[in-house]
Amino acid sequence: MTIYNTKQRKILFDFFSHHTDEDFTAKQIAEALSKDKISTSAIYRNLSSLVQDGLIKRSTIPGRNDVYYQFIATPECMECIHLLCKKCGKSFHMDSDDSNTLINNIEKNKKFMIDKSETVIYGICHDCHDQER
Amino acid sequence: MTIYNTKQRKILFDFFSHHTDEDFTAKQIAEALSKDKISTSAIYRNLSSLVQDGLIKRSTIPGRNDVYYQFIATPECMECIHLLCKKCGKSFHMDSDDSNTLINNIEKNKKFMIDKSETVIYGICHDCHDQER
DNA sequence: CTAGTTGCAAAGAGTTTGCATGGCG
DNA sequence: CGCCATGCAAACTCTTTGCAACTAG
Repeated sequence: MTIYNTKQRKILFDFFSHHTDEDFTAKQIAEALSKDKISTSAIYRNLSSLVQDGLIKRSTIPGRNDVYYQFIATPECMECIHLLCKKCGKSFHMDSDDSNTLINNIEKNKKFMIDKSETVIYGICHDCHDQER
Repeated sequence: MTIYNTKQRKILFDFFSHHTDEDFTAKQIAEALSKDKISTSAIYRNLSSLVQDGLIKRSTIPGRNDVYYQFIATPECMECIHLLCKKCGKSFHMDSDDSNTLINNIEKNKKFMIDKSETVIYGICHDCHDQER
């Protein structure tokens, strides 16, 4: 995978670790880091390698073409189902109890094995829902 | 929305109604319908309008760039959470009991309102899991 | 008839790749 | 020093759009 710890990779990783709760598109990242003069290709290549290394997560929103990248704060983060707010883009972790209930039910009733790391549940978070009124 | 029921729209709709369990990319659809000589733009325009009309559903797979389209067999189909097999591409409906349990738990513990129609749970279906051994 | 739809080709957006140069270890 | 990563530009893929011709109602 990754072998050298280059300046560009550090900048990217640093950016993510300071924005642990949000999802970003490659474009947003490029804009945020424009002062650092990282080439687009370096961004894409590092995003891919960070995803492969399990340090960030890649997700998509149905109904949109955008691809979002998000920091994986802890190793368990890779192993839990994420809730993504369609409004503000913030993501949350599903409680492990709820997650287990879901997985057990589906496995029992449908004999379907859920892939926790790839599944993203979409909706509206508490804060955004409050603001909507 | 749609006003005319054109030949192209009929062909597209017909294709979907004969493949109710599978997801297709625009490319796969174009190939499948190549004998019917539908232009790419007509495919994209009709896909969008069918999605808007709630007759087909659009979804994406995290970790991939592809956009998938799938037939909505019944109106309830729009209102239930889908399970999508990463291996064969078939999709299933989550039992409404399981779905309600999930929604209630999340709403209670996280105060997060799930959007059923946009949420897709990824994993491996029973048949594919059996074949893997 | 006449307004929505098609087909084509061109334009866009997002992402990937080849290659010479640069920099990490 | 050797190899990997970068930067740039070109190439690619997927999707959208403008416009004249066509067609459903």
